[in-house]
Parts: sequence; C-alpha cells; structure tokens
Amino acid sequence: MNIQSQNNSAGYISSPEHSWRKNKQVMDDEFEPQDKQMLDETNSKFQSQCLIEDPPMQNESVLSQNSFHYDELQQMMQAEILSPSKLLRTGNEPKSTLSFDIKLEQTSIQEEPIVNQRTRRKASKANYNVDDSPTMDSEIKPCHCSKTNCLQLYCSCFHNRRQCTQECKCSECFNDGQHSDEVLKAIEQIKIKEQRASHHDLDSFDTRQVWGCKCKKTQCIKGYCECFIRHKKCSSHCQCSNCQNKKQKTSINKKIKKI
DNA sequence: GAGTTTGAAACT
DNA sequence: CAGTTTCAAACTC
Repeated sequence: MNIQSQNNSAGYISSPEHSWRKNKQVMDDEFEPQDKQMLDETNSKFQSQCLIEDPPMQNESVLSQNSFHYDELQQMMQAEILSPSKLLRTGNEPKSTLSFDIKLEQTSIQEEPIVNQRTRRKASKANYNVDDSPTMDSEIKPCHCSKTNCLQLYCSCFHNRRQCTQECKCSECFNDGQHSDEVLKAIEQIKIKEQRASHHDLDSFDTRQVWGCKCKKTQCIKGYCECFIRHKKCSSHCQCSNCQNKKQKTSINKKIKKI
C-alpha cells in the first residue's frame, strides 16, 4: 500500500496518520456504534499498514502540521512570485503553480502528477467545491474584496494561497504578486493568531477541511452554510440551530452494499 | 445591479 | 471566551 501524503493549502503536509485521524473523526460522527466496531477493525488494519509500510517522515520540521517556518515560506513565496503576475495574465491561462507544489518536490514522498493531484478546496463559500471533486485552480471564482487588501481570510484568493487575477474585482489588492512582504506578514499574523487561539488543530489555510458551521437562521440548507455547500451533512462539530442538514441514521451495511 | 441578509473572520 | 463589529458572499427583488 502506498499512502499518499496530502498537502494542505498552507504548504504543509498532512501525514497519513493525520489523515487517518481525520477520517476516524468523520467516522465517529457518521456511524452508529455497531457500525463503528466494524470500521474500527478495518481502520486498525489500515493503521498497522501505515506504520509498517510507510517510512518515517524524513523532515519533521517541514512536515509539522501547525508549525510556521518563515524562511521556508519565504522561499515558497519567492518561487510563487516568479510566476506571471496579475498584470500579465489573460485570465485564460493556468494560474501560477502553487507554493505547496514546490514544497512537495522537496520531500522524498512519492507524489502523483500535479494534474491528478487532489487540489486544494476552494476557500470562500462561493469557491467551495460542491461535488468534492478535484478542483482546478482556474475554476476558483474571483474575489471582490474592497477593504482588506486581499490579505485576510475573507479573501478567497488569499485563503487559497493564490494570487488574485485580472478577473478579480478587488480594490487596492496586495495579493497580486507585487507585495510579497505584505502577504508574508499577513500569513505570519494569521498563523500566530491561530497558534494563540488553538481552537482546533486544523490549518486555516487548508480549505479542504471543515470544522463545523454555526448557522442560525438558514437551517443549513442555503449557500451560507459551508457544510451544505460541500454536500456534507452537519456533524457534532457544528453549532448550528434548527439544522435541516443533519445526517440520517442509515446502516453502514447499505453503504457497504453500494460499494 | 442595488440593497439586504447571512455567517465567517476579526476584534474587543 | 463571549459579545460585537467588520467583511465579502449569497440572496432577493
């Protein structure tokens, strides 16, 4: 078994162990106790194979999920800056190769070709991938930021760690490849706040991750709800009210039969 | 397309 | 850490 290490959108890499933990959390939310026992056995085998067949990570500092390494990030950003800037783009060409692609090449972990690689989930609600299929960067909708210089997580482009494009209608954009210092500072600040808050062990820049909605009025059935947008059922992580997007208790046997 | 509503992000 | 404000996207008309 060759378990692919997954990159996240901040340029860090989730280990197979980390992925397994996330999968287990999903399982804990989705299945009945009797179903979980069956899956636990399967997961135990899976985890054992991870431990046996996957070599130890070569560079833990690089692979650390939540650590922030300014020098490495700067290297990545510099590489990113080398890509065509917003001013040179036509809007039709593929957007710049993202920073984590470069990081992945620095590891010895086997990777899929970029074409087939599971790309980062789109960031903003408008940019969420509704069918959970791989998302081409060029499919990400442009932002319309007017006040944040595209340097906060409100900005879908910034959140996905990609430069704004000519299609964006943002004002005074600093995420255009010409303001790398500002971008780096913004990322650093977010990471620092993330570490202070420690609300979760997830990465703010990993937009594939869902850590629960807090919908109050829309019953989690409108585009405001991140779970709904992703065709995910709300889980115990959510703090929503009057939710109409909760999972239905179904037997795992039905799910297995489908497989 | 303008105005309103919404929930995430940021702030206090 | 709970409440408030700010923000950009979703939504409505």
